[in-house]
Amino acid sequence: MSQVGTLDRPGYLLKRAQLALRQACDEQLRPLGLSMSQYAVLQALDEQPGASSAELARRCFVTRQSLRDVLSGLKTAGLVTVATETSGGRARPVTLTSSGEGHLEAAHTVVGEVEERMLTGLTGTQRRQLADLLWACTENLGQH
Amino acid sequence: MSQVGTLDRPGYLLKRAQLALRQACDEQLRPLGLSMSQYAVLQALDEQPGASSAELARRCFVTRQSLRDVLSGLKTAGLVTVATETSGGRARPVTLTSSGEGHLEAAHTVVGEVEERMLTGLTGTQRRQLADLLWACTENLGQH
DNA sequence: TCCTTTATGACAGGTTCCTTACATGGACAG
DNA sequence: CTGTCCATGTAAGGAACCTGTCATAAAGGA
Repeated sequence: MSQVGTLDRPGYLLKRAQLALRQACDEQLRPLGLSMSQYAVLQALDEQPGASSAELARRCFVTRQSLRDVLSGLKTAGLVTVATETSGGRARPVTLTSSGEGHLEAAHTVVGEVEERMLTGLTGTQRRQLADLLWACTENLGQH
Repeated sequence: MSQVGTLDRPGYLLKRAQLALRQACDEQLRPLGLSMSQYAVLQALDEQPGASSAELARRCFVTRQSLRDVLSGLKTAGLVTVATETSGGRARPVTLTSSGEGHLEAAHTVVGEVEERMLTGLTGTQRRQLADLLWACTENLGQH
């Protein structure tokens, strides 16, 4: 009866949900002058202060080259600073400015609200199931 | 005990799973000379032959401008053709070429394999749960 | 008829992400 | 010490997405 064809496919549903979440977050972050990509970098940087560009790229699951683009915007916005000294190897530590910390905190709030809105009406069990299932899917697709 | 912080957040898990799926599909589609975006357009076009550019954009959940970029590649690859006559309004119908149909069929196969790999080990009930939960999340985020 | 709305197409510009490629600093085997 | 390997930084170019803007064609109301 419920033969909808393409619309049932898990890949389609996954893409739709992620797209909706991304757009909702971007919309709420716009007044703060932040994008989702920038928010992800700030968050990674908050969890690992002084991380190198390459380290941040790994945390954000993008290439070093992609991260450079985002970092460029964050630098000109004054939210992060990149050390000029290398202190050992080639890696140059990146740190949050106080403005960056403020923006991150504000972004945490609005993103948390969007996530809560996404989960509206779901029980604790269902939320746990969703997390477990998504985790299993990611694991199944493996690194390579 | 299982305090992992950021890694538990539903948005993070959703992003991770979708990224893994996208990358896996792109990897398998590369030998066919197709990207996921192009595959999505071909699929939408197969379900609604002769659709306009704007109609395809709606089906693929992107803007008309974004779709133009993808359509441009598909045209030069000879997988679709765009009518030069408008037949009424401004909309110009797009149609799959036989080469486009062949590429789409091959793409269906490899994408189906990747989706099945993603769901490995999940029971029918779990797959249904995943679909229902993703659908609920998308609904909760609404159009705006 | 005229004007407004709506839908479509086109173009400019910018962001985020990728692949490919190259240069350099550190570590390690020979 | 030298050569190889690995991690990092840098750069160019393209793909796919966005917003903003404008022009035009169809439809509908005043």
